[in-house]
Amino acid sequence: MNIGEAAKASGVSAKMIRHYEQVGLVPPATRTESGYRQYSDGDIHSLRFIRRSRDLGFSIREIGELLDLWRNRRRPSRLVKTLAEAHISALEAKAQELLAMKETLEHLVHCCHGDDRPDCPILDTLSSGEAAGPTGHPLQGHLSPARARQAR
Amino acid sequence: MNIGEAAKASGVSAKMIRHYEQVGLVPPATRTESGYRQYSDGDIHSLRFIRRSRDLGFSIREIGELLDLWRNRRRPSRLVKTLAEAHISALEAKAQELLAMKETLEHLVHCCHGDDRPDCPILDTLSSGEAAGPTGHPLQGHLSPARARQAR
DNA sequence: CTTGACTCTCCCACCATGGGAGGGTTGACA
DNA sequence: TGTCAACCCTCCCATGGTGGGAGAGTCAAG
Repeated sequence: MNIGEAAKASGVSAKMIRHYEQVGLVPPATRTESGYRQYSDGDIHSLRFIRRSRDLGFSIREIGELLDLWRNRRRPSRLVKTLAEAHISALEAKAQELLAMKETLEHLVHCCHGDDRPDCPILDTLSSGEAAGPTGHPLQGHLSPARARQAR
Repeated sequence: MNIGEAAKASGVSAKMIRHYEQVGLVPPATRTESGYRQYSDGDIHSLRFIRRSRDLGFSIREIGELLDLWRNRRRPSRLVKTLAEAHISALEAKAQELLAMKETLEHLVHCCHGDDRPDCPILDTLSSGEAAGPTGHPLQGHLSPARARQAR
């Protein structure tokens, strides 16, 4: 199977298949005499595994670990579970971070007339950084954790 | 004020201040004879505005628009509100995407013993892509929207 | 006048993905 | 057999936001 067919069959673009090979996520494909990469059904299987893992938000590095575990028939499932749980925590943290931003912004939007007048509490808050209002939405409080993660 | 002091005062790193200047988010700073950038209180104010906007997840491009609106005293607040609402939608969508991944993964983790035995429904699902179980967590269903967004 | 702290510009790295240029290969059809 | 489209190859660049660091110049305090 050429790389284009492998791409269609696995759902991973040809570009990315080459990339995964380059970074060592998959072993170098065998080549025809003219240099074309050839893929077996087993290779397609691995690529699908990768795609599904990416779909769940795992990083390339994590997928490498998952692939190692997958290929090792004697792995303890504990290791897989631990990896998955760590990823769940990361997803949760990131989602909460986004929702915190959203909440802060929703509060600001709620306070903004949104008409032809220029007064705008949204801009005022971004400008001054004071508490967003009497309802307990100080901008600083919401933002610090966000920055801490973004600066990671 | 030199760039280091401006960084401390605004909460934006010197690196990023230079970067923002380079991409046109802030106008080129005035320079001393020896080429050092100089910042006024007004500049610091702008940088703080930028930092707070970043904290709320706005992109550089969006912050450019916010800055234009901020500097234009005759802007209709409607424009600001629209921008903010669009961003809220984006935050919400991204958060839901992450939470969908998390839910799928939680289901898989729930099914995994997590002991020394090698059987692992997590790997099995990543490998086969079949429905994750009888509780209505087909992997495909959860993943398609995720990929759609990631491929953006 | 030295020395340490600062600044300057450039380049590189991350992560995952896509675009495209420039050139070779394959296979179908006339 | 010639041609042509559709494929494949490698290599470079871009995205977005941020950091690291090298090599060189500047400033201020002692």
